[in-house]
Amino acid sequence: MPERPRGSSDAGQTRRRGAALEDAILRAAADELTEAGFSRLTMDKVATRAGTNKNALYRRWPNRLTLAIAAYRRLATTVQPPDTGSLRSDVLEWLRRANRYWSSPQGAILRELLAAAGGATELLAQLQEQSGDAAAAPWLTILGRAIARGEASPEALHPRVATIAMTLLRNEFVVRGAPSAPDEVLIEIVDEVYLPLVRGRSAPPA
Amino acid sequence: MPERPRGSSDAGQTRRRGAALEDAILRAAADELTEAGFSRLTMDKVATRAGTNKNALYRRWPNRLTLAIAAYRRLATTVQPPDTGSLRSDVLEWLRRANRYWSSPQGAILRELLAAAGGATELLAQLQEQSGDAAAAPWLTILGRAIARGEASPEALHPRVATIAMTLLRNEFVVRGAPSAPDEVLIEIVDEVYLPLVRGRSAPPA
DNA sequence: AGATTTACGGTACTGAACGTACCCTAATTG
DNA sequence: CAATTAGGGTACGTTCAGTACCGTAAATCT
Repeated sequence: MPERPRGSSDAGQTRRRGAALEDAILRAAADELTEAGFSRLTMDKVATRAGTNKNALYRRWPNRLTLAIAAYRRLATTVQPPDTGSLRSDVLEWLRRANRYWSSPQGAILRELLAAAGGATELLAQLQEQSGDAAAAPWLTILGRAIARGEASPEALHPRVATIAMTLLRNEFVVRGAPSAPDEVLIEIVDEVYLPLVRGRSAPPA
Repeated sequence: MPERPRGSSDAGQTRRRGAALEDAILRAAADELTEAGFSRLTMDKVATRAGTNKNALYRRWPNRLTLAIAAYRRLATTVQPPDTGSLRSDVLEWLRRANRYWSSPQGAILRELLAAAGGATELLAQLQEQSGDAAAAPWLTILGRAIARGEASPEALHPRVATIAMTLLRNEFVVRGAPSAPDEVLIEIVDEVYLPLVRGRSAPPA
C-alpha cells in the first residue's frame, strides 16, 4: 500500500485510525471552537470536518463537553511572566496580559467551557491548568523575585495571596460578564489590593 | 354557562389572566427550580404545573433562562449582617452564612443560572442583586462598624476591598466547583487576606 | 347589555442536536 | 492469510426549545 498523499483538506484518503484520527478530530474540534465557540460546536460538524463521523468521537469522549475541553487544551499556550525589576510593573503587566487573554476569542471559549462545566470538578480541573492552579506558578515567581528584592513580605508567598489579583480579575469576567476589564480596574486591583496586601503587616510602604 | 368546579389542584377555577396567571407561572417555575434545578426545568413542565401552556410563558419571557431567573428572584431572601462587636467574628460569621448558602440547594440553582447566563450582562445583573453588587452593602455595613471601632482603616471602605472575602469564597465555588468550602478555607481568607488588608497600611496590627 | 378587543388554552409542528444502534469494510495483528 | 479491531455510512430515538393557529373566555368599550 502506498503512502497517503494529502490535499490541503483534512479528508482522509485512506482510513486513518488511532492517534492519527484522534489528532484530526481534536484539530477539527479546536477549529470549530475558535470559529463558532462551544455553544455552536456540534458533534456532527466536528465529525464532518475531521472527515469522519460521530462514532469515532463517542468512542473516545463520552460527550460534547469533554471533547471540547480536550480540544481547548491544545489551543492553550504557555508564556513566561515578566521580569521588569519592579513588583508593581510585573504585576500590572501580567494582569494586563491576563485581561487580554480573557478578552480574546480564546478567553471567550474558556469562559464558555468554564460555564458549561458547571460544578463538574473533574472537568474543571482540566481547565484549571489554564485558568487556575497552574496559573499560580507565575504569580509565585513574580512574588518570589519581589521578596528577594525586599519589595514584599515573605508571608505573602502563599497561593491564595499571590494569585489574588488574578482571582479578582477573573471575577470581573465571570460575575460581571464584562467583555474586557478597563485598565483602571487593573490598576485599582494592584494598588488597592495587591500591593497593600503583599507588602505585608511588617514591611512599611516603600 | 355555570362556573366550572375544579379539584384541589392549581388548575384555575376560571380562566386566569394577567398578574394572577403570571404569579402562578412564577410559582410553578420556582417549584420546578427547587425540585429539579435549572438544567431539568422544561417549559412544558412549568406550563403544566401552572395549569397553562407554553404560550402563556413565551408571551411573558423570551426564553427559558429569563423565566428561570425571574422565578429565582422570588426564592431569594434578605438577611441582616451580624453585629458581634468584633470585625473578625462578624466577617467570619457572614462568610460562613454565605458558604452555607452557596452549598445549599438554592446556591446550586444560583450557580446553575450564573453558568447558564454566561456573559449575558443584563441577565447577570439581575442575579447580582443576590450574588454580587447588592451583596456588597452588608460588607460595607460590617466594615463601617469596624472602622468606627478603630479596627479597620477608613481607606478600606471601598467596594472592591470590602467584598473581597466574598469574592474569594465565590471563586472557590465557581472555579474549583467545590460543593462546599471547608471552614479552614474561610478562616484562611479572613486571617490571611481580609484582616491584613482592611487593617490597612496605616493602622498597626492589633 | 351587547360588541369588540385582548389574552388563555389546546394542540400540533418544526428544527436542532445529542447520543445510540447496526452493519459493512479497511487496517492491524498473529 | 485468517481473525480481530476500529472506522465509516447511515438511520434512528428522544428530548426540548420555540412557533403557529385557532377557538373561546374575560376584560374593555360604547
